[in-house]
Amino acid sequence: MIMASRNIWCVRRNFVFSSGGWTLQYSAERFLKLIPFRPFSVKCDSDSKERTPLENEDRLKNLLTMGVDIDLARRRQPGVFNRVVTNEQELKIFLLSKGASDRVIGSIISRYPRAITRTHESLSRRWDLWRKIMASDLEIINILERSPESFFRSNNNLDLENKIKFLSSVGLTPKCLCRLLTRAPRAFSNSLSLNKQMVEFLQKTSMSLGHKNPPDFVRMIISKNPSILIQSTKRVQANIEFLQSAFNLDKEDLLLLICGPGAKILDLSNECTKKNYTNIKEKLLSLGCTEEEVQKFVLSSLSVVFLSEKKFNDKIDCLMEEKISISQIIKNARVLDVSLSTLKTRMKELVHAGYDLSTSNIALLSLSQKRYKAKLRKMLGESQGTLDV
DNA sequence: GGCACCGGGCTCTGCCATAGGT
DNA sequence: ACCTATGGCAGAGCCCGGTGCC
Repeated sequence: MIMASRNIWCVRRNFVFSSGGWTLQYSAERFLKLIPFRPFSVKCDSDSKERTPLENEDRLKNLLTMGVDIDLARRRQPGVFNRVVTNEQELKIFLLSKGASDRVIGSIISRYPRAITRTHESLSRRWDLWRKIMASDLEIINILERSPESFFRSNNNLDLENKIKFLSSVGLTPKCLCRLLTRAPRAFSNSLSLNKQMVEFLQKTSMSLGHKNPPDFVRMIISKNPSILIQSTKRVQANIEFLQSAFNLDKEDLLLLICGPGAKILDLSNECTKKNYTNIKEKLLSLGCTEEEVQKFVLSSLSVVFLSEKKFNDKIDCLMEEKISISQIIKNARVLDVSLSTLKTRMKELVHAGYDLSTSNIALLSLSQKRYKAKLRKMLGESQGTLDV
């Protein structure tokens, strides 16, 4: 208490006498209101003139002991370091009480320094709102560790509350909301109006494509692909147009595609979609496929559009090195789902086991690990008696 | 039991730009 | 002038197993 009043006195002095070293961002009233809660953050030094105020040194010490990467944090949000008051200790205590480790706390502040400007009340309220969606504190900590920005970027708890109400009113189930918060936490820090925009956009799209139940369509798209809510409508629109024009689809087929395998494609960055598709087309045409075959292939296995130029080409080349023909590949497009390293390992093992990939079924390459191992074991058992794989 | 077909699970942050507030 | 809140962008896969048919 003595410390606190001493601090207040010093602050007053600094308010009156400070020159040059400080940037005052708060009214005196607002500032003083904050003092009793922040004994660690404010200290006075009547001698300080040109040099950094002492509370800044204290803050840096605090942050360093918390394992914060100061350089990184300063680069990310320099403004935080010019503030008179920050609440790093309070934040630490709060997060510890929710089960976060010291390491995670340090990492969170390093990556999103503005976190230390939030008050306990605001954090607590926000946490409770997140807990309405998530079953445990630990799950929230996991999200924060992945994406601190999503939790801390906005301080508008009322907007968050309304967002949750809005998304529920759209018909998203608690389970779906949970998936949304886990997979696209940014949706909950973007504004309510931005979320509404996307929902309205999806409704309009479904109506223009002749969907009979737009609310159903919206629910379905979001539950299938939660991250659509963190894309811009411009991006989603461009991808829908791409699908429509690249494959010359009528409304009904386009709708089927968007509701099914195309749902994920809507997230792709626009240049990326076109670039990857162009690459696939060029590569397959150069290997003797017809335009029609290429279209059919891509349409039947849209996930290949996710593959970067290098990944796609490397996989094709790698398969063809084992004398697998391009027609085998496009008939078994699933093999392109498999990672390059798995492909290589399996091809080596299969060849070693005497399996001729150029004439046999290459679907083996894309089996699940369990099924593949069983298959290989059996093959080896047949050819070499009993042998463990 | 073996196979083909298919849907779905995990998972998407970190940065920059800028309007608007103080 | 400076900071905060927010929008928006680039980047770019892999794996599992249920089910129904033979």
